[in-house]
Amino acid sequence: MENDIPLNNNDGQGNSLNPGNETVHPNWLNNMECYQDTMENNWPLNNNDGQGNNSLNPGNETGHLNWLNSLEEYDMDALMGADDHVNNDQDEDDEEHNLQGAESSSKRSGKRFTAEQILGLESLYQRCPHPDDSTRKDLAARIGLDARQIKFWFQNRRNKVKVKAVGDENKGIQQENAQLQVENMELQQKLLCGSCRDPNEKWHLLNENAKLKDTKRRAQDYLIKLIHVTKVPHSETLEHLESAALNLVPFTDDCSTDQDTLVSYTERALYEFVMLASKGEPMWLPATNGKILNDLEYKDHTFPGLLGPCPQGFVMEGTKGTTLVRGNAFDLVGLLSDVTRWSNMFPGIIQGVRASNIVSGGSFTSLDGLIQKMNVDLWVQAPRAPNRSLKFLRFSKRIENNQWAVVDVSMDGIRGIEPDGRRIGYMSCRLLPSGCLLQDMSNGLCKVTWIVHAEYDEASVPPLFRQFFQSGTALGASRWLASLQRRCEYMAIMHSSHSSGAAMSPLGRNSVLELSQRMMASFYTAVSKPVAPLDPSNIVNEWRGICNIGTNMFEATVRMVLHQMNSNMLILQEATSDLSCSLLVYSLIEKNMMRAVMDGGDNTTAFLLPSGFAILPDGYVSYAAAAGGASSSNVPNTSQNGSAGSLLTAAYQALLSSSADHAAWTMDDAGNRICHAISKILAAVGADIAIPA
DNA sequence: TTCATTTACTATTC
DNA sequence: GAATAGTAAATGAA
Repeated sequence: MENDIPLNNNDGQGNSLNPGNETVHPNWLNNMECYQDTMENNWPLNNNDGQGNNSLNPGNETGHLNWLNSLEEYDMDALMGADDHVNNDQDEDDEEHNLQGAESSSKRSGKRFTAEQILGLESLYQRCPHPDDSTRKDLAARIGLDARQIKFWFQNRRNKVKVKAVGDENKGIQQENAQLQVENMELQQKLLCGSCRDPNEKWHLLNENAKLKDTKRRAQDYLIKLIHVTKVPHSETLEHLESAALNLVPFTDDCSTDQDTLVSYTERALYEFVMLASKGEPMWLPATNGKILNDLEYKDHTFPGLLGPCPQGFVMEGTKGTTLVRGNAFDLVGLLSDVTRWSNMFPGIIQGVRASNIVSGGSFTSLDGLIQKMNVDLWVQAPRAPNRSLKFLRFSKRIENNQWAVVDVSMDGIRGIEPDGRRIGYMSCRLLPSGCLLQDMSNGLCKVTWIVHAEYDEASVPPLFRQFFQSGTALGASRWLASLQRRCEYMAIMHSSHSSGAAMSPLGRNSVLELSQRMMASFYTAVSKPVAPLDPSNIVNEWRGICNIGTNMFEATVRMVLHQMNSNMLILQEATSDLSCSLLVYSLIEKNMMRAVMDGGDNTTAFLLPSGFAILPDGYVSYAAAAGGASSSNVPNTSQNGSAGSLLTAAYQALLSSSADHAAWTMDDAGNRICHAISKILAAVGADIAIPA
């Protein structure tokens, strides 16, 4: 027993529980509780009688008696004797407050029970918290206490258990309460973020909600139409599908659309655009010039899409690129929203703006939320490549403090064909949500993410140029970005106060730059306007050749040089090259005129007749690059010989003499010069020639 | 009689 | 030695 119950334990303060001590240390009481299980296992009162009868069955009166009998077996008399001995000193000190005396009249004894007494009380309590009167009397007699004391002790003991249970319960409730308070605070913070702190987040959620509702509606409509299609004769199926696609297009040509529908439509376009801009692989697959849209992945995410399914015979072109340019997002949005400045910004891409008007004004200096209707033609520097005619809505929107989006989306789908019929050399095209995302950086630069996502009639594109367009090389994101970057550098130079050299003032430098811009614009017109199919008998108004040569593009460079021809004439030359296009353009100019321009004089009177070369990648990729990319329906193909090539356009312009003979000679001479130049280029790169029929 | 509460007192901690 | 915790006993309501 001494080994199992800490009766002899010393508490470290001299209060050991040996019979020499008169009181029970509270810590010892705690230890008593801790050792309760030990007591139950080792205290012989708890013993089973070996016949399946627990002698201490709770609530069993006989059990109590058995327990008392067992207690007797453990020499309680000896214990009491020892206890008497324990209390001897106390008794001597204060006889009238003798705790053990059954006749104590004092309300308070001031004494505590001995360890043995508490042991007996505790053991009985474990088995029977509510002993009857006789049991209490028996126990009282055994351990030398009054029956009334036993009653009080049990009363206090039960209360103690209850208080402890209540305390434990309170602790649990308090913990739960603390946890709920933490959760509550977190929820409140989230609520604040959504409703008060960040209005953009609220706008995003509302927009997403509207988009999801609309997607559901459109999907249901489309499914109904598909079900209907399956019920009509086969000959009508294609017509029905086209009709269904047309019906999904939100606007008619007259654009008589109410403002709410217009805003809702452009916001859905913005949502799709932002979604595409924020996605990486597998939505966008790596390509030589940025990223190419994974058609399958796109359809998985957006089916049936804002404009409905891709019309039959149309192919999809989707490209994305990112670059850093000088300037800030707000200024760039201003440039992109101003039709004149925008078209001047991309002279190599924009042939012209046929019509534009604001259909919904914006706020925040009229840019945020501005919606414009645009009707434009795009071109590439290859006369036999078809130009692109587009009608679309341009939506400018501030997304965050330092982030803007300018989104273009066709408003009339495949009805972009001119009312007077399809123009020669122009492709039918519709623009899915495209445009650019502009984000201010901390270093004075602006991060621009550009997306071009279009569907066009493949039949309107000659086979030689199909990969050129579908890869995005012709009018994809990389071309827009390269032009934007060049234009931003150009504007930075124009606004710089530094002189480019000792011989030229900033005023003169800017005047020369403007002159060069005019020359380039003239060259673009010369080499980019679509022409009728090549007619050998007509080759005298046309000194153009298209060659497929093997070469690689260079990093973007822009330079202009002046060559002295003779005492009266100079050659103004601009060479520019980036991943999307390389140009070498030159023009004769009178020496005196050039000097006047360099001195800051008027450049608009200078006569320019530029000639030069335009070299564009053909859109194919080499075997090595193709093998590295993931599979997709619109990943660039390799060319027949397995290597990437370029499209070369050479243009030569000269004034003809009024003399017919001399004019013929001039043409022959020019033709020879062109052919000679092309031959030398082909020889230099060891390329095969493929002149289109 | 029990339970909840209070009172008086002791032991421990700082 | 004051503050605090624990214990034995008392009180009053149910």
